[in-house]
Amino acid sequence: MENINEKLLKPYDAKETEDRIYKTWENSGFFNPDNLPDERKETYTIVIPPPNVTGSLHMGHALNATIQDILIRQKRMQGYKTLWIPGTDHAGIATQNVVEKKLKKEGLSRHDLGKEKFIEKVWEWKKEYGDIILGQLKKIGASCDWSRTKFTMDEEYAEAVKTAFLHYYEKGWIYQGDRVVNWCTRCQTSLSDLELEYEDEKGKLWYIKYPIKKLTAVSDRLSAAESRELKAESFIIVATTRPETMLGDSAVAVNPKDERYKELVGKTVILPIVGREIPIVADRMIELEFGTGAVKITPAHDMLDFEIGERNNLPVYKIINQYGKMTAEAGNGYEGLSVKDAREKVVTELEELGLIEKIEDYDHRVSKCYRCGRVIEPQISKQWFLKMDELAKKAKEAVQSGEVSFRPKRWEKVYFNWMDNIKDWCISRQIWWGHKIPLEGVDDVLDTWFSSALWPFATLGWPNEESSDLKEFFPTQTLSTARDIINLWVARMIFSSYEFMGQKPFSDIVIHPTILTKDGRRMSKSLGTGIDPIGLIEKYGADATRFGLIYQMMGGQDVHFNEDAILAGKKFANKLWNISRFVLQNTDGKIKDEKLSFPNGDLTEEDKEMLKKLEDTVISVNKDMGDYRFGHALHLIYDFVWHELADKYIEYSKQNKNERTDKILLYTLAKTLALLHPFMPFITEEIWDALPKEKNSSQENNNLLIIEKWPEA
RNA sequence: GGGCGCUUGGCUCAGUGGUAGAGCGUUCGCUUCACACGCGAAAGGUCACAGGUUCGAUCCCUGUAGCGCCCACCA
Repeated sequence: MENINEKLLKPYDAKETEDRIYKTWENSGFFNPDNLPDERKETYTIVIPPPNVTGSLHMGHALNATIQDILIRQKRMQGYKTLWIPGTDHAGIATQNVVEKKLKKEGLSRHDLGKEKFIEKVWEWKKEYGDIILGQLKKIGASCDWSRTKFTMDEEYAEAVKTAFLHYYEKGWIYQGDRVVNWCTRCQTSLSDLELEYEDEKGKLWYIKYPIKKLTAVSDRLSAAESRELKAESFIIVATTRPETMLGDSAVAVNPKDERYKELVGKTVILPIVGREIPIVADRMIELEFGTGAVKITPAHDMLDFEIGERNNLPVYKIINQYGKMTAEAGNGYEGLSVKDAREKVVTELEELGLIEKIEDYDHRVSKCYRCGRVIEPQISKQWFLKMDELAKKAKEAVQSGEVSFRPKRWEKVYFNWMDNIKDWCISRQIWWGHKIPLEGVDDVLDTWFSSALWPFATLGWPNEESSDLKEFFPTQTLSTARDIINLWVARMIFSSYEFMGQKPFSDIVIHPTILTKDGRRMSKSLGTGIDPIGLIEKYGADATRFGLIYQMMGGQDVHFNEDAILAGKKFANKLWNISRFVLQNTDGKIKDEKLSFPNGDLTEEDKEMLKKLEDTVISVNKDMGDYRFGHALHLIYDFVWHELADKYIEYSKQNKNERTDKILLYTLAKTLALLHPFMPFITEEIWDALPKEKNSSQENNNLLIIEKWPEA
């Protein structure tokens, strides 16, 4: 160990210190629970939400990594056998897309390479970016057990995915069916509802007149007046935002309660342009208020229409293909046209036929692929589904009973809302990068979330029931994640865990705030509004960056990120460094190697006040951390260090310097370092190293702050 | 259509049923022997608006407005 004065005389150099301290921790082996001292029994486990291997970490990852590290470090100091499992996600469509983009720059498509070569390329990408991500987590100070790093396409992990699929399959919960799915014509795959993004667009609402078929056969026997009336043109008017889909219509639907159309239900309509005879049907799902109350039904290209089609046994005309082009079934020279061109042609023809009643401006929401942004083209296709009713039931009960709880609690509403309206999960994807569906003759891969759903136990060795990690560390305790994947991921982990493990995957779900720009906009690379956390670490240090992130995390659902907070963190680190210099320069040589015990004897009012404030802070910080209120806890520590310890007591001690104040300063500093360690691990460890303290054992490592006893209330 | 969150000094945000706080910024003064990444002092807010409960509300209740987010099969 360096001489105390020598070390602390130098100004604090975050960069040099952080790299060196991280190596010290890694060498100590304490990130791995198996190496922790004192034969710890009770475990505390966190599985990291695996970042996608699409690129580097963003601010949300940095915040989340910090939160998890705070939890793990505190629990480690509290004597738990702590395990934080790191890893990455193969992120099917997202990763396939970034690799395709990269190929495109070289003028290649994935089809040029072929499946096998392309997947090789994706693995190369994974290797590169997976390592970058793990390296970035280390920069942040994450104390993960790197020896247990997992990837969702590891060989053993693939075995878990296969086992899970076959389990469901044998139970009869996986079935194949024709369904209208959200189809991305660029990514060439189906997407779940959760994978859509919506955008308001200015569109039009076309009112189209569909001629009602005349009863020519019976008209002979009618009176002249009756005949005249029937021969007069009569129409039913439908409103639509997508006139081109009329080519695939197989009915017109109205609400059965709609008085306006009561007489027309059961009648036949001649579909313009196509000439097909289609029925007018009644269906309760039709809104009376929308448009004219009469709606055209295109079962092949609209989800609701598909359902109505099934209820009324309507035929399905597939008029748009997987690339967004019109099919032969669209007829009359439409084949091969884009949807947009087909729309123009349909409207022109209808106008010529005098069948457009009117056109209104209409703002509506279009769904887009969340990966590439292209407008979704609903398509009928064969897909694999997982039955959700029974799975959802258990998952819902787990949260209702409090066995699994959301923090803050209000987020359970988002969860329940989804569970209460659950639909079967479309688990097949028509892409190349992912887990292949383990059935003969099927080329589809599984939805990425199918594998992520197994994360808490597949990372611990499942399906190998004999895995010692699985026995020892499952179920885990805390899951920290972002609110936008509560249903996409969290809900699916919960039901998967009850299904395969027969118990909950974790107890607490911590939903952290979303990091927005200072003016409340979404951070995004494409908008140029993103901030790179690693850049901040280079500039201010990891401790300062962690401080700044947590300092702003005060319980709202968003954080308007302000870099000033990181600067404040850097200044705070500097303040702490100087406080330590003062304390140690004063006490060096006099209290060396003496135990840092609670100061006894005659205390002045100032001494008592100082120790009382310290105790109050310890109590409040413990309470806040138990409630996952890290921002608040950090504010308390900050205020204590700066305004009590430095502003008051250090100033007091300058006027009243003696052995007693020295002891109190040293005692207070030691407690403070321990309390602050989970938040700012590097600088606290560095200063701790310089403290005169009783050796715990002959082993150097056992004096690290990382395993020091946590200041309990 | 349902649900959620937010509205406090220039900016980003804490906070309490009883005369408003922090960080950053601003102004003034300090090279005081831990720290100029600092110290001392100062300016700056009718705590969105309107009612209600209360001896008393920024904090509790109701309503209104604005901002943001989530969910849902208005074609």
